[in-house]
Amino acid sequence: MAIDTILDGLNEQQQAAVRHVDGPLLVVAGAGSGKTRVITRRVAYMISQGVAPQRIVAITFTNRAANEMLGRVRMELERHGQDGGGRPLMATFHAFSAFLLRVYGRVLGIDPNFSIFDTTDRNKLVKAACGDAGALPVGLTAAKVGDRIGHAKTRLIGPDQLEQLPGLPEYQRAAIARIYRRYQDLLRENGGLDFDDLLIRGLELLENEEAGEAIRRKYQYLLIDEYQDTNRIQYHLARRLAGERRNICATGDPDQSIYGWRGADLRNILDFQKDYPDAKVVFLEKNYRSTACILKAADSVIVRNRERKEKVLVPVLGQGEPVEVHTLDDEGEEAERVVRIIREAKRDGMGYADVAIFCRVNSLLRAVETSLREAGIPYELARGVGFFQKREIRDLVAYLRVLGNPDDQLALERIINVPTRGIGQLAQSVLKEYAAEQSVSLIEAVRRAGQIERLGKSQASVLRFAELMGRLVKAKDEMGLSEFVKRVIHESGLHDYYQRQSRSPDPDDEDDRPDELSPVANLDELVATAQAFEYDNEKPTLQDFLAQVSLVSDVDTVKTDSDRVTLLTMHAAKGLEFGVVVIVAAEEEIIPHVLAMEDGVEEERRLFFVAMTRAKQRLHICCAHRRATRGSYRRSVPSRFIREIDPKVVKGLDLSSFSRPARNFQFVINPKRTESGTNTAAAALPKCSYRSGQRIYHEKFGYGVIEEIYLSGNRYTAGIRFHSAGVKKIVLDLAPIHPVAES
DNA sequence: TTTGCCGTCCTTTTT
DNA sequence: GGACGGCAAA
Repeated sequence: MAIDTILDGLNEQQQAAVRHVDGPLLVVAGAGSGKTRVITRRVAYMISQGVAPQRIVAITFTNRAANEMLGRVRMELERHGQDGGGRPLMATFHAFSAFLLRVYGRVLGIDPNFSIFDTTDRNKLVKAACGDAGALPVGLTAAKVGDRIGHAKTRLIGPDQLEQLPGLPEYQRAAIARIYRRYQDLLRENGGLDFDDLLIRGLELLENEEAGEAIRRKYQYLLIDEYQDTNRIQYHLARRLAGERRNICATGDPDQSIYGWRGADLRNILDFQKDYPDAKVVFLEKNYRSTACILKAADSVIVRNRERKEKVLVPVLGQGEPVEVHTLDDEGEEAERVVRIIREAKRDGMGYADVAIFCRVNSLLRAVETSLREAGIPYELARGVGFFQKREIRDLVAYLRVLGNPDDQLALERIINVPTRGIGQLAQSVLKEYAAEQSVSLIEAVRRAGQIERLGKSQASVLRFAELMGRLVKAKDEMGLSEFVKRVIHESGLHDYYQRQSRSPDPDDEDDRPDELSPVANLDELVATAQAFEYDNEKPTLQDFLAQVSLVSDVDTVKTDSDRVTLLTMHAAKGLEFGVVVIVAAEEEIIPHVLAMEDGVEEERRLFFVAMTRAKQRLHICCAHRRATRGSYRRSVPSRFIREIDPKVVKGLDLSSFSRPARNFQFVINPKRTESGTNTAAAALPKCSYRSGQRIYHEKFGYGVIEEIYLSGNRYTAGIRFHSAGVKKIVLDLAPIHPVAES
């Protein structure tokens, strides 16, 4: 076998990692040190040494990483003429667990048709649980309680323990524990597993003697990427899976641990050597990605972390250009600068795909998006509400879920009257009542609609719906997956329903983007996804398809190969690299984020470090003097992380403008807002710039003069004296735009 | 029963 | 500036 070519072009440490096949291995891989390359080569090497591909599982953090790695491994195998027999399994922890539970779950009493409940489903179910378990505690929302429960579950804390847990007011704890219990019951009744359950039950499966043994026999070599981001359950899963063979290879970098909020536990990687005292440990420290300047800059930030093992990144590339800091007036100017940076990169021979824009929160992406669209620059973004969150897609998936798992009441409730078919709130509660009285499932109540006289006028509608579902259930077994999905779209009436609703794009409406697909087109898109799934899988079952659909995230769908600028959150950026990186909104309270500060600043610093180290040649960091957040403007302060960068490698690091207070301001009045919260006073004012002393005209109050402008809380308020109506206070939407020259 | 409007509340990161 | 819930009108 061509071992030489497998080891080709690898440095000494990399080779050492690749050649280690049996027994525990820890690869501590700094940013840009060629980790993925090592993993893929190692898989190829293992196979060349006679390990059967299907005995290998590689666990990654995102589906994107899994797919990418699978692609690269296959390329590697082809290169060595070994692509004949089977392929390694590459998946996320969640996907892998879901897969195991489908196959072996019966041992734990889990029906293989279980539905996967995502965060939205979870919160809805929590809400239902609140109804059953007594109302929500004051000051909490279903989503917050859902978060609490999820938080507890990832840490293997049950309702009883949660009740004992300090930290929350007592009345809340008791209520949350009660809701938690009810929620778990509801999940069971729905035949559903949430994201946490997938891992918890997966672990139970491995702890089960019979199933655990079978699984360990099947998967004898384990690779886990991003080990620093594993949580406690995943840690136990990994250890159980590795079992006594202990063929476990963990790769990761403590400096890139950015998922503490999700339960990730740095101890997992730090203690690897305690768990496996004989583990081989390889440090990859040579950085092949970034210029020395960028590395220096990133290093000068990360060294501020106190809870850190000292580590160096040795540059291989040359000095490069200094990191550029841009201080702008507001996000509009920032956007212009971003456009300029992109054009410059383009001019210097790079493609759009070489450029990425990062920000801390999704909501900031939208501002950048708008300006790129206006500038005619093609872009690709992973946004919070992506394809699988769209209403029509969730509707369709709900149909599929009910058809695959009749117990999935949550999905059933979603679609029972979508498209509207005359089964309103009243009819639904009658059905639920009946189901409760007879202790049958909701779908059974639907089937028995003929016997439920109470339904009155709706009875016929419910009967029609029952027939529809009956027909579709039959269709499921009679045709291929994508064919079936198409059938569901049409027969359910979803197609016509969304066809009717769609309208042609309005060219006058700036927010109406023509590149946004219509709901009907999105439905078709899911059919295409099903077709691709059929193509990729030997036995394409509805359940596996639904699992895939439920477990993909928006980061997974970002394509970095088309010629587009990439817009990402810093979290989503992990594992990627770009020629030019622009970090926008590097301001206090954004990065580090206010809400993250209670857990300390170190994880935020690591996040910033991750963002910086994505850059190969150029790194730009932007911060603005003021920024619009949720409709009004705030002054901002440059992120402390900017000040932490070694000045020797930075250009434009003059932040003095931030300490100078502006004296005369211009303001935009938000037509929607006034002091009282009603729309009356400001509604008649055109949205444009104003400044104090300026005469204005107001439809209702007539002429007036802006008398004073002051800051109340985060908002600026203008006192305007109207000739007819005296002084009115109007909340302004905008803080200073430009200091106006005094004349 | 459905639709649309208005007011309220929130506001991190993701499998 | 958006999501969602409640409420009133069609």
